[in-house]
Amino acid sequence: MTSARPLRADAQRNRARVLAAAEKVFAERGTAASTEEVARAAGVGVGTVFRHFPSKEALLQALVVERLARIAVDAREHAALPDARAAFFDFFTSVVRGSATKLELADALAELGIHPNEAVATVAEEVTEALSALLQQAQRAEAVRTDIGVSDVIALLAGASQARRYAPDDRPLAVILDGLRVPSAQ
Amino acid sequence: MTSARPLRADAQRNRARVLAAAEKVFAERGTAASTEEVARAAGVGVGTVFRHFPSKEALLQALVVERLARIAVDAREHAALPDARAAFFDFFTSVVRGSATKLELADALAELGIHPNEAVATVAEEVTEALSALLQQAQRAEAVRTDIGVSDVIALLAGASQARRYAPDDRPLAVILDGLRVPSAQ
Amino acid sequence: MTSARPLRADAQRNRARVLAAAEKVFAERGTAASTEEVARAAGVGVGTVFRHFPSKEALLQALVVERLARIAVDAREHAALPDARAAFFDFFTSVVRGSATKLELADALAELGIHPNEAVATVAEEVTEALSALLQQAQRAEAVRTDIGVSDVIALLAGASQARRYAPDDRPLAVILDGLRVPSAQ
Amino acid sequence: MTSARPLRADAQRNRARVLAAAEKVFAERGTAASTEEVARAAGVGVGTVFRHFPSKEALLQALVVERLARIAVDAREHAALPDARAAFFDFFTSVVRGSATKLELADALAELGIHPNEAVATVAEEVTEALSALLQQAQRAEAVRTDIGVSDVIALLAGASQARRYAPDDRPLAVILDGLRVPSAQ
DNA sequence: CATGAATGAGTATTCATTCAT
DNA sequence: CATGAATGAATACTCATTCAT
Repeated sequence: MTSARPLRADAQRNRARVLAAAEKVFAERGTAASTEEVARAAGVGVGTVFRHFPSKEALLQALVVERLARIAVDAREHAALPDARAAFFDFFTSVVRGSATKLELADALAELGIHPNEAVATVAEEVTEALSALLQQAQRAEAVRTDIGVSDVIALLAGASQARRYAPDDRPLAVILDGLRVPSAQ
Repeated sequence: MTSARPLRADAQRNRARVLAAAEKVFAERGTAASTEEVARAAGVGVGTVFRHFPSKEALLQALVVERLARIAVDAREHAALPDARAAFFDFFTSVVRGSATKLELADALAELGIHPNEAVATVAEEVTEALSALLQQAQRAEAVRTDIGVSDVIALLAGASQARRYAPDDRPLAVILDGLRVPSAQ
Repeated sequence: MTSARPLRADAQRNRARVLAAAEKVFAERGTAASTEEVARAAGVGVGTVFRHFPSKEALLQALVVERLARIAVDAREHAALPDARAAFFDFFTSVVRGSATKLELADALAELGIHPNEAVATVAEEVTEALSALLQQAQRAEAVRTDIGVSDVIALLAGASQARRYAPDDRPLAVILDGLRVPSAQ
Repeated sequence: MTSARPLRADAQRNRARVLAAAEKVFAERGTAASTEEVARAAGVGVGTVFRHFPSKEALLQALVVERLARIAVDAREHAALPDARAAFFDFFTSVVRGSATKLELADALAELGIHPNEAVATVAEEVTEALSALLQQAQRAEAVRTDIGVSDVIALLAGASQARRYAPDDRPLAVILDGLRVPSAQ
């Protein structure tokens, strides 16, 4: 996921620990938290963090990539389900619910349009593709209104995740899901 | 000899210039932008910024208060309109559209539940009250679904504003507005 | 005391108020206290402080001059007393006791050797002269040991004042006074 | 993974260099001298100063602790000498003479009663104890007057050190030492 | 490879001093 | 003359990044 070296087992483990620690620390104290703090949370020295991620920005991007990659997988899995309607809405719900505890999806998605980093661009495309399939199936099944596209769904995913910060229950999400349905298909 | 003097005319003007510059700078470069930069944009020295706002946090809060105050006024004005349905949806739309150019509403609204600052708490209450009236009127007019409350509307305002960052057109907003309507009242 | 202008009555009063406030503020919070604070304590604007004393250093020096001037007067008055022994020891005691509440004499005297300011140099000379008379009389009266000079007395005044900061009673002072007496003249 | 590691050799050396540089700089230009200047004098970056001493105050305290620790050692060593009289007076003299070149003892001793810092409190106690032994031995040997206690000796040490700033010879010291002797024991 | 000490540019904040009101 | 707002240099402290151990 970085380049081509196989990476020794312990190095691989350290990379994962740093990533996990970073997610936790940045989620709890914001992305302004220091690299030192991430290192401490991971139980390694700062040097190790910088060995795996050449800069703080790279670390942040790796986090985004990881998140998006999971979303892409999730989208693909849902796209393979028989019920297109349920597939779409379940996917949407799971992404929004999942974003609550982690580094805000909003921030993660924000990177999409801001930093044209190769790795990020790649997963972004994967997400877009998988989501596109999912959306089109649902639209074809007349489960989702046809006047919106993938970018709108992404925007709404970000919006719904953000809404969750203010009202951590499912009502705002329900409103958005209802707005997405085909009018007649109540 | 201190307290709440009316503030000299030029001081008043500088305060406003700083506030405007801060809004612009923080919106463009994020709240991590330096105070120095805000001062430069306002055409004053750093000292002046700190004379008006004793800390960067105070400046940020002043910005939030200003934004929320405008929203409260907007809500009150709309609540006075005869058509309760249009009043609610126009208000929602205007807030979301207005937040695009300014410091993200999301960040502003975020303060609502986070910083127990007196001034912020006061406007927050004003917003809540005005919005409550607006919402209830719309619900009584059967224009807005009745299973949501003020806090949900606030969350959705934040969400819709956030969505706008990813898709700057009106489609995500339209989806949310549709989700808010009374199902049968399409 | 500045140059030659007679200074209007209210200006004169302001000058005195600033000086008094400065003494209090600097004594309580150290000479690092801000000019703003001095102005506030004096009930005037900063501008007024700077009108009377062109710089913070000038204000500090004026304070020293005032202090030393009082000491010089005190010395002269004591030198005029009939009992040379009592005159010297009473003077020493009064200076040391008096320094406790005010801006440390030590700091005031410190300026003596550091900033060759004309006004300071003048009073310093006055102090030296008056003290010289007082000392010589006491030495002639065999009340004070003859192996010390004026500069030693000044040093001991500073030392005794400093000692008072650690043990605010009269014992350290008594020790020093005893050390100053003519051995046989216990 | 943190706490009391022995500190790498070079780190240890840097810590000492910073401490030495700070002593010199603060003695020469006052404690208002900037940390930047201390760093420059030590030949390290500012960051290094702050890595070893988290704040300027901590640096100052470390200096005081160091100074007091040396005094405590000195006191203990003298207390072990056979001639109680010489022990006391030699100690007093050596402390006062030693304080001249270094950061004023007065400032160091000032910390004794002012900052409730644990490290400082600890050495302060050590100094007090060692000094107490030294003083009592001298008093039992009828070399020092019995109407004074440890706190008076500390005050006089501070006073004598301060006096040295005005008259850098030994006369003020001699006066104080004479004042400390048992009257009949001239 | 991992560690954490060193670096120094960058940031918020203070304060003496000036000057328009 | 008095006022206090404006100024900007100065300072303590932080943090991403580098590199000797």
